Amino acid sequence: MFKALADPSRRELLDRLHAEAGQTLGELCAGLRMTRQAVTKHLVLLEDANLVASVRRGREKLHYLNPVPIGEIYERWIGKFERHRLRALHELKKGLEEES
Amino acid sequence: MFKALADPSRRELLDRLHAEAGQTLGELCAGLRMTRQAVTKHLVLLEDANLVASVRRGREKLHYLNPVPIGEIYERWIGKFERHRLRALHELKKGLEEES
DNA sequence: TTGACATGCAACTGTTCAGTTGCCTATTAT
DNA sequence: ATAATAGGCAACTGAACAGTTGCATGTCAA
Repeated sequence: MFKALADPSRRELLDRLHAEAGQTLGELCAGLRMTRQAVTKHLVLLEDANLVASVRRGREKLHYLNPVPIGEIYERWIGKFERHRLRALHELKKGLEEES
Repeated sequence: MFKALADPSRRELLDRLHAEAGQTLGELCAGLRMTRQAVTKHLVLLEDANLVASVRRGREKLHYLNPVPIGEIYERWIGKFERHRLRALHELKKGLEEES
């Protein structure tokens, strides 16, 4: 999941799917300086990470952004860290003062 | 930043720093089946990604979790996607119905 | 000062991974 | 039926990267 988000190409695919849902593979390829097969591989990773859902319609494959797991980042990391945000910054400041 | 979060070892380091701030390199190494140098490399990446701040105190180096950039994920991705969450799910459902 | 401790730097290795090329399958339209 | 379209599969290449080993630097304590 984090690995899936690590690649710029995949983030761009997510952005494109966010801009317009239900795009086919060919549509997603248009404008990208990448082979269709490369895009396919990225989409496979994104689907494995549950970030994208796909539906076959005839010979086409429609792709949809799944916002749920991204929301889970918030639950797992942000909430967790934000809770201690001020405290951590305070500790950092204190550490810097001890240094000088 | 996303790349920095992509590695499990680095996420564990973040968890450890979250559990206890201001740990030295040696403390962070304890219990990890990894060389000290490997941990150093991870910490360099985390610092480059601005996820960790470090302070030298004598011969030791203290490490602190920086929660700010993780908060920015929320601003950039979660908010962006959550805003359209229900809509995207609706689109997905509609696509599935067209399929059947 | 000298030894022990905490960290930094550099070269090397094996693996993972992004992207390509080439070919195959399935569906639509004429 | 057949040609064009949309996508899938597999092998290969090159680069990035995680982790290692070996040595060097700097700092504390006796």
